[in-house]
Amino acid sequence: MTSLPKGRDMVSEGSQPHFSTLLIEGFAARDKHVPSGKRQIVSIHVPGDFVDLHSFLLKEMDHSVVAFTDCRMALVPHDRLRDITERYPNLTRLLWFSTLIDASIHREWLLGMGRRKAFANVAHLICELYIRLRVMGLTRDWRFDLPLTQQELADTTGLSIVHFNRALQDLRSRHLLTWEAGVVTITDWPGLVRRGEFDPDYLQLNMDDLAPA
Amino acid sequence: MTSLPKGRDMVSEGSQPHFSTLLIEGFAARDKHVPSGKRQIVSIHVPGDFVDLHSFLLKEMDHSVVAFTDCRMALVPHDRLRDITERYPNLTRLLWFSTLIDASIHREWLLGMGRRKAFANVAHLICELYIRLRVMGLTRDWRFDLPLTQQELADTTGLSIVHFNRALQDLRSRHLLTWEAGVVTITDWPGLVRRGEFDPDYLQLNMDDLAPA
DNA sequence: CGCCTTGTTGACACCAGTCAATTCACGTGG
DNA sequence: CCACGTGAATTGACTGGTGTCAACAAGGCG
Repeated sequence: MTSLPKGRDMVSEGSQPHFSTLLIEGFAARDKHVPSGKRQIVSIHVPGDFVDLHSFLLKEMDHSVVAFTDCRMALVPHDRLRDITERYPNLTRLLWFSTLIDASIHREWLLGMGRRKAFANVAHLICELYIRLRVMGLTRDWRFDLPLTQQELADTTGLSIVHFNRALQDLRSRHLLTWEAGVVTITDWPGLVRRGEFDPDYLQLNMDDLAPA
Repeated sequence: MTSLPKGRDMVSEGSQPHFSTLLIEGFAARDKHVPSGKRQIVSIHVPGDFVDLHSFLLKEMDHSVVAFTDCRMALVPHDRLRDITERYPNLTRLLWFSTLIDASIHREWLLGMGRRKAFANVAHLICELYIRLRVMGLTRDWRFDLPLTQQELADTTGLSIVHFNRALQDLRSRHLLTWEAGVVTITDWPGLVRRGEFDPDYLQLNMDDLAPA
């Protein structure tokens, strides 16, 4: 079990790590950059996520992983993963499955960035984070911690920070959610789902997991 | 070996196929839709691609796969894939690897849609297709078949068809490429790479594969 | 207290979407 | 052989969503 302070890179683009990282506590993200310096976050990770399992088979990281908050995580050596694939087919399929969910989320985000309006995409992201955190038992009623800045969420949705803020105002003015001091409270789930055109199928959850939060 | 005529669905969103499809000949794509009916293509497939290998482990398709041209493909029963994962760890890692490349391409597209200008993203897509087709031996000098309509490419890049056309005019007017009768000819590769901010690392190719086309 | 980060808002510019008309290639039937 | 219809590509005019620039407010922290 190791830990990493807020803001630091867990893994750097172009590196060739010899271990993969299971996030135990804290928030992290994977990001890529364009030559001009603009940043795009391609994935947000919550506790329980394997943030760079794919580095086990890809030669070189195509992006960085950065800690949004102080994080605790478990490092799994690639040798160990290789051993698992040699001896435990069930576990191997489970690990593979987890990278497939990542890809499914990527596809949903592609749809959102390409074909949804800004406010819808922001609402969709909040819905997704709520569901993912709830599965991990990290929500209290309709409330959850979201220790990210608006700049980071703008980089996630592909918006400018100003326009992200405007989209957020839209959701607030419709009384769909509040967001104060890093705590999001969803006040109208059906309304938020509608505004975000959210359908959780792509998360491949067993809806049985979604007993009362 | 089965075949499918142009325009038909290979796999439909929400279905639970019991086999996966290896594309042998033709072009295909995976697409998702928004309630309003707008379409986003999340991946384009060329011969040699396993178009829905992920359906082996995901319960339900989160998107459709559609044939852009008449296609020939090999169907691999999921039972057979499961057997492979039980008995052939090397092959299992190879299959897993191929789904990880898919995800890496998704991430690069996310970066493009979120942070690149339309013309750059179009240039980037042409670069990517050229490289992927060249690896499969489907280019002749700087030329390759691209039997897709501008509407389809617009749905890939998240643009309207009109704006996609304008971005294409930009590349043509700079003499970076020509595109006539479904055949693309790259006339200035370094220029196209520059305009598209293209760096092929994310495709995880062995550059040794890229001997003269 | 003063600086820094973050959030918020307004004004304006610009990139991209929409609507619509035109052209062109092609295929079909008279 | 030609008229016609269809789908695709192209272009112009206009609208509108989003980005940029800039200013200011609020809070945390040395």
